[in-house]
Amino acid sequence: MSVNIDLFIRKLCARSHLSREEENALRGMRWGLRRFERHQVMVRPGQELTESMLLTAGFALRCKFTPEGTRQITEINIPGDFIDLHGFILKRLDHEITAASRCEIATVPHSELMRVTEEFTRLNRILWFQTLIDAAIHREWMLVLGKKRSRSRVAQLFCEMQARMAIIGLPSKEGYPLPFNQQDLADITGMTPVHLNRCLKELRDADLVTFRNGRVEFLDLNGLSREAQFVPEYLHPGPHEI
Amino acid sequence: MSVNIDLFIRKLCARSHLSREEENALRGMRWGLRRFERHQVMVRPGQELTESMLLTAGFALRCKFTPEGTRQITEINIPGDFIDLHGFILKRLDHEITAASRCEIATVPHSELMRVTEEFTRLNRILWFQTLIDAAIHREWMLVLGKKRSRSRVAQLFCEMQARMAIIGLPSKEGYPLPFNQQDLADITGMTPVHLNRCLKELRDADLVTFRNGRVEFLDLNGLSREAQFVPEYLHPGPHEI
DNA sequence: CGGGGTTTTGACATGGGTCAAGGAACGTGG
DNA sequence: CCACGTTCCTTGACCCATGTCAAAACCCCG
Repeated sequence: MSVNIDLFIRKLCARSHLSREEENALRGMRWGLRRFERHQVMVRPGQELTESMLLTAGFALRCKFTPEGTRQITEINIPGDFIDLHGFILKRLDHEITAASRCEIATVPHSELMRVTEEFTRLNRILWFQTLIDAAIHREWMLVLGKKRSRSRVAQLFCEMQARMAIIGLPSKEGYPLPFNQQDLADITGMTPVHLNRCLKELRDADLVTFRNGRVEFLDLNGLSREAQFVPEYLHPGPHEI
Repeated sequence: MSVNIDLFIRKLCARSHLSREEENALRGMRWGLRRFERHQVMVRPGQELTESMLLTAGFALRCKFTPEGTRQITEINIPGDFIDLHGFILKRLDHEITAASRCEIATVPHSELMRVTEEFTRLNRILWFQTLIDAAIHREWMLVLGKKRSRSRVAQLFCEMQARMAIIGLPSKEGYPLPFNQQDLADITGMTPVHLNRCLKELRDADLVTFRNGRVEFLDLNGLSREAQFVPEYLHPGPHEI
């Protein structure tokens, strides 16, 4: 079975037109295939990187730790995400990347990225753009963590993941898989698992959303979006001149 | 008086060697000069951008707002920062940029950035790297906002700004100017101004640091750094192969 | 000398944390 | 098919960090 970067291409095309040459250049890189089991560490902080990884199936988490060892999840990666594209430039990451479920990965050597971005400078900007969307999501979460109440933070998480699934064309209007436990959700939303559990109960009791067995099911997406005060522009969901 | 991008060049050189041609290419772009008064909005969210701004003197703030209008400051810009370099790629920002003090700005048209990055692809990566440091700072603040106590958040802020001043060679070991009021600091650290005031008092009473009249003065930088659990690696302060 | 924007302080309210116990779900081996 | 351990989820009781509201003090600047 071979490497399949279709979801990634689809994510790029959702924003910018890709010429046939550009698409071929991306597909023509020397991609490799790797698999990780749930909870396996994919990248360690500080580790020197010579290739980057594109998630083709499964979910991954980027985590930072305080010196005492408590964890903050700074990003959730879904299929189609180029999970350590920033490693191409940074060479070492300040955070860890872990498989949240069984993951299938397409790898590409940095030398290949170098070759293609030197030849296709517009592709270079398109890749840069992807890392800037990550940064925009980080900024949004600074707002969420700094200013919103716990219940809204959880609602925001569910809304954001829905929107991101929709961008790559995965079915998500009714619900979607989110293979995390409540400890994980707590480490994303900056609260304790106990309190997260109470927030989930409140959202469930308000007939907005349920989360069970690693699946989100919407009861009232509009209502949830209102609870979160979710404004999806930061995801740059629409087309974009580059 | 002409445009002076020395601090920016110094910031780049702190991380990577710049060849003479690369430095000349940067200096040779069609830079313009602009000034902003304190509290003036420099970039509005959604506004279409055709040039980018490099802060040569003064301080600027990037702010996001909730629908009710409360503000979270997502980034502090100091002299030498290319404050909307990401606008070169994104074209419209999801946040506002405001002058925190009187600011002096060097502007450069996106067409110039395009020309130079197409010719000098390594410069392209160096600029990309700068935006990735921003993202790393965002991630660190997700950790800070999600996991740290209020007093440590304030301590972290003071430590981070010290480290960033040091990178561009501004004197900062004893203290440094930080032209904000307590409301601003509260909007950075995700708390109310009243509580921020109490944190400042605690840090002062613990003989760690004082903040008065827009100036930080250290009494015990090591102690403060311990209080913050400050680990500066996320700033990528050292040299970096690109 | 007056007046805006700040900073400081006090009294009180509350969201979310902490600790602890029990319960459901699930896999494994007997 | 059941017994058991393990992991995760749920709930209760209590507590503390931080928010809220309000008043007073400060302080620069005109």
